[in-house]
Amino acid sequence: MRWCEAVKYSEVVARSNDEVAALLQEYADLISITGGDAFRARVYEKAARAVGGHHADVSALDLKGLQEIANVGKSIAQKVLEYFDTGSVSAVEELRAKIPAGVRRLTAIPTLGPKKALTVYEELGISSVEELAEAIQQERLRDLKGFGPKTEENILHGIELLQSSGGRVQLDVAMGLAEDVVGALTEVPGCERCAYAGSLRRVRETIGDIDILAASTKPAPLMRAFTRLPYVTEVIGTGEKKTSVRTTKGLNVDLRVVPPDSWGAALQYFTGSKAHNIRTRERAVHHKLKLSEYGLFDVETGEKIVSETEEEVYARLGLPWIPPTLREDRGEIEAGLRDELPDLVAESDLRGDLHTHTDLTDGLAPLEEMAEAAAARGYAYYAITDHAPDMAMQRMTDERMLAQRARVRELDGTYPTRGRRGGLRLLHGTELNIGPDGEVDWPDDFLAGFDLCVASVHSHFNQTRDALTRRLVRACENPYVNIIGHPTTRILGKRPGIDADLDAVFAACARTGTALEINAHPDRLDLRDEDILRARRHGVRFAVNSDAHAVPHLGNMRYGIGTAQRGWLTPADVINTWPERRLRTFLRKGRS
DNA sequence: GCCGTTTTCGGCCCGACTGTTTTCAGTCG
Repeated sequence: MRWCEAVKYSEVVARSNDEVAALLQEYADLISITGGDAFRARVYEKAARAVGGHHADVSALDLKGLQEIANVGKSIAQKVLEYFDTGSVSAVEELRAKIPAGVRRLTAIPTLGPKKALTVYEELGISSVEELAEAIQQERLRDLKGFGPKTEENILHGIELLQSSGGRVQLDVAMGLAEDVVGALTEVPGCERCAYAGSLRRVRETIGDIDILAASTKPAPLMRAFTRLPYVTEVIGTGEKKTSVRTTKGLNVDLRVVPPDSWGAALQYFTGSKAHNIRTRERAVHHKLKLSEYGLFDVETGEKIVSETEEEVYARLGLPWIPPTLREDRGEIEAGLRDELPDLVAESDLRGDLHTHTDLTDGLAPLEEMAEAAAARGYAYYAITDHAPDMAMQRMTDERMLAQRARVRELDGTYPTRGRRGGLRLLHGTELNIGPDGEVDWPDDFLAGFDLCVASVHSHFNQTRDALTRRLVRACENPYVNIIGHPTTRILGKRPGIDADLDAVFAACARTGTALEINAHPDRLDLRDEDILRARRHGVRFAVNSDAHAVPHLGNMRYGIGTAQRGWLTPADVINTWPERRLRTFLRKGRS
């Protein structure tokens, strides 16, 4: 779970690494926008990725240590040191002064890259998404060189996509911030309890704002400490019971402080969802009770009955405690009343990860480092699934894949893990590309050499619904394809999922013994909760995978597990909670 | 700006797709 050593370590490390990675990425963007050397920009991008995925805290490294990170040379290392010394980097500041922040934000619009962003800024003075949308309405873009009506249409569609995320942030961003706030407030004298609630506790795929709850008889010191946190940019309001702030990440955070004996009722109330709370309050009324954030009260006498723990509150309403990930009014109240709530899969149930990469393709860390980190997480088995040759940019060949396999066999069982007595079991797999007609990279005889194959769509997203459906069904029918990776290929806030008939795909998965992936990367979370609920009814099995491209990504599993829980999955539904032998039987998929 | 060597400069994942253009630039994975 999230208090497991390896995960805790990497999450602490991740913070300053993420800051530097964001700074380097910004510099790369600014170089691109200002028409700087494209190769130079790319190096900063690569360095940003390497720093973001580095296993150790970069703020603790000296010049020499920094240069040991891939794509970090003297120049970048010095910039990193300058950042930790002074809080900023002069080279970055110079470019920031030239290009308004809004122009860089334009490149977040799908189909609009650095070149077009600079053109609209220089020619029309546009430096915000709103101004751009307005210019398109007035058909002012189509007169620019390289622009036309279709470009306007595409950009407008891109803006809609961007704004459909409604200013919400991804789960990992919100989680990092919330854990930081909770950690800081827990230290404040007089704080008896502190936790995050709201959609974050329910592990929704994106987060609009963060709700923090604390229990104390003396709220003032907590409120004071809260408003003084370093990433608070504005105090929106502050009082005895509630304080709201805006943070540097553009995310609002609310702190509610309640008396310790109201903790359970308050946590229940502020966790939501709204729909779930309406149902629980209805149950209360039915029992001649009143439920609020301060407790459960007798309507006639006004006497408080319970409120110290969530369990007590639910129990008094005739319900078992309901896990936060189920609290969406999707049948959890009814299931609770029948005592048929699912025994949800938990991170501690996982025995392995079945979709991961190494630096043989687009990963950052070598096989040995990834395997070692997997063993530290206590896994029993771990699959390496680097890209196959059809992803041409990855330069995969038969020889390279076979050489990796030989190395995997050598290392099999050599990493001690608490998950398996004989050491970590390494599986050799691949992530195949599902081509436009559902074909994959290698013929059957080569595929037969893998322990498992993930197969994913990486291109041709705009085929017709029929073509996309046939394509995925054909991949399922391949006797060597075990898992459909990131099945809808959506990228949150950037790209909608492909328009396939998912029910037909789910049926094909169930029929052929192909598992569906729940990709745990916070950009993807694919399948999503509603699709999981539907797929489950077809009798499909699932694999919750990190798709890790670096050691810290292994810790994203918590978001995948949260998503699986939102889809009501139990360990029986998730193949990578199974013992190795049972997993291997599943992976044979009825082949001879 | 980094890397790697065939060491001190040349190459840097590469191909497809789209919309604009009339032979190519920009974006994406």
